[in-house]
Amino acid sequence: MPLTPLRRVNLAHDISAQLSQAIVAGDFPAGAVLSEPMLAKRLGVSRAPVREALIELETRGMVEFDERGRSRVPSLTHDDLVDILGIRIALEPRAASLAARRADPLAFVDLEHNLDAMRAAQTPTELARLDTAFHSAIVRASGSRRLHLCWNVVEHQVDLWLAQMQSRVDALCHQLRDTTVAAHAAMFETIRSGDTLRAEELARKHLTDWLDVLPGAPVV
Amino acid sequence: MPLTPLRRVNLAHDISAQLSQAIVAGDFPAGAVLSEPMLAKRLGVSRAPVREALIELETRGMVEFDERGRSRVPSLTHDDLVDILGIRIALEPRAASLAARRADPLAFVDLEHNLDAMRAAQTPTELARLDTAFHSAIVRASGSRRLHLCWNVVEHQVDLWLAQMQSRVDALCHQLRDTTVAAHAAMFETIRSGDTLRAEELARKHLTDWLDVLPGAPVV
DNA sequence: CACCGCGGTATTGTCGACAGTCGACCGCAG
DNA sequence: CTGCGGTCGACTGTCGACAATACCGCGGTG
Repeated sequence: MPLTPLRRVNLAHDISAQLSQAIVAGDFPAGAVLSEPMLAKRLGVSRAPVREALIELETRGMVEFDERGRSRVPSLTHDDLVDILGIRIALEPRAASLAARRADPLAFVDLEHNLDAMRAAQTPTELARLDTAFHSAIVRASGSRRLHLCWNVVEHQVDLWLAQMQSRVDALCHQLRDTTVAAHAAMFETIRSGDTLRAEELARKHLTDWLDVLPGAPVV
Repeated sequence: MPLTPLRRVNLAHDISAQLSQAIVAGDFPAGAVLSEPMLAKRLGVSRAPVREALIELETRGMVEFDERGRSRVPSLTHDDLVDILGIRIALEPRAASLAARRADPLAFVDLEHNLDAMRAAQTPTELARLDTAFHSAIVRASGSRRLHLCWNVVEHQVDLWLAQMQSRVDALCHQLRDTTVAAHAAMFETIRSGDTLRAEELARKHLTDWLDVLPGAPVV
């Protein structure tokens, strides 16, 4: 073993991750107030790390601060989803292009594992999680820390929207499963081949295709 | 007057703004450690709001946390600048397009004032500040809160880079002043006319032009 | 019955304090 | 002189406490 410890703990970071997960899991419905004492009590910690976690989540759009400083779970509308996808259409082609140029073997492993997992996935929830994870992996593969910071803003927004629109999700996911896997596989191959332009175009098309599935006004 | 004096104070927010300004002003050189007790002492507050401000600045890329939790001013290389501009090329055309569609009169006032101020500006520092402010105003004019969150990641990065590369800045700014004003004016007119496609294209071109001025490898 | 004032309650923003940890420095042995 | 251990100081992460404030329900009043 390389014997490589280790990371001084940071409760705020763990809390942030756990809260984020709880929110997309639907534990806190849209509009719910996340009071600091309540969270601190449930988590068995003091308010300080909870506050820090909430601040981080605010920059990721997972919670909103109202005029009184209380944090709430934002309630997403259809327009919000369109807005989110519009941003992803701006960011992800760039990420795919950079990833193709960078060609990091470790990132390729991640992407390949994700593809395998998605082919084996059963539940729509699992599929949605893996879909988001695949796109996250591409952003990480880009190697740009700042692009990743931007990506954080939209990373879990679609999951949050899915949690709040639980009705239609399952049918949609099932319907799209095979096309999604195919699109991801194509993106992976293209990125691995180093074709930056085509990677960019595939990423854009993958997202606009998804957008077309939704009813409502066009994005661009 | 709508008579709306409110907003319970939030030291963290003020500290964040002040620190951000101090960093781009060069008060803290690249790599400098921003220790919480030091900042708290200088600002006359306790460490709590300082910590929160630092967390916010971290998500904006204005400070970085090292493995021991200390916050440092990141030192930007040429590659970083290219990375930043690549992200802006992804984000800003989208913002311009949305702004053109939204056509918010209040935002137009902001943009126009900025143009006037830039035409009257004298010092390169002032020019750089107004340039960033103009692009910020377009992002705000897009009406997308999430796009603004993404924009926060890159908003002051160019200013920071300028602060760290102080040598060449002045010449560059002076050289580019008139073209910048002209480009901004064209963008403003296009956005006001509601031509989303052209607004998008102008925003992209304005940034890629700037990129071309710099030496080094291409972005795409 | 409708309306207003008022106290209780809950929550935020801020503060000071403490433990754990890490680097810097110094003295000492080899 | 060099390498080592011990000590000191500084900093971070976390905690509990306090003041200020806004909300909620209740009782009093016109």
